[in-house]
Amino acid sequence: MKTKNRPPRRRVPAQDPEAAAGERTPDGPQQGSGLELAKGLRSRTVRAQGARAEGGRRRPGASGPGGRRENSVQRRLESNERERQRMHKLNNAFQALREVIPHVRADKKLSKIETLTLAKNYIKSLTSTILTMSSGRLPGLDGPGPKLYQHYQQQQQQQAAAGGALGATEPQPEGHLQRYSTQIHSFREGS
DNA sequence: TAGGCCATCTGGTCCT
DNA sequence: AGGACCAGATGGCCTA
Repeated sequence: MKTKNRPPRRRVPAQDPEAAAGERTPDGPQQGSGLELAKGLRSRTVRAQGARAEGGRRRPGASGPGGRRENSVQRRLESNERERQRMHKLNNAFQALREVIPHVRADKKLSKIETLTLAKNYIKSLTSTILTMSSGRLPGLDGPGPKLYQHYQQQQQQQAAAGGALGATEPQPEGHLQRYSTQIHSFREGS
């Protein structure tokens, strides 16, 4: 099953980790993130916390004196906000990567795993193309071609050795373009 | 309805 | 000590 182009979803960060499953508020207009933006809102994730509190982990500061508990709650909120920002940065990086990888279905957003896999094989195909061209133009003479090619071959051998130990199978350099091309088409077909 | 993908929360660990 | 990083858990959204 494939995820088609869907609008980006936004969630409101939880304002109060102590808020359990009791109060439910439908999603309002959601923009950005952060404690200030989340003021007065309850999110789906808060509901998740409530559900989790039943049989999952203990929430921080669930016991103990009030002052320490408030401190703990505040630290948790700040930590959550930092984690959200970190994930947003990561997602921005994924988006930037998507935009530089040529793929057939421009209307379909690549998933994260597709993005990484396609990027890896795209890089490999470009590398082998460059090496092929440079070694062809400089047959055995001085210049970067032969050295580059030797270096690349060494890398391939090392990766094959490491991958062999892990049971992975890496294609030969000349197979990268083929693999990349195949992947593009499989993504296009939505398989 | 099942399965894929995702956002978020959370606690543990590592790093500065 | 505090922040970054990571992985597990959970629930929502979407498509086939």
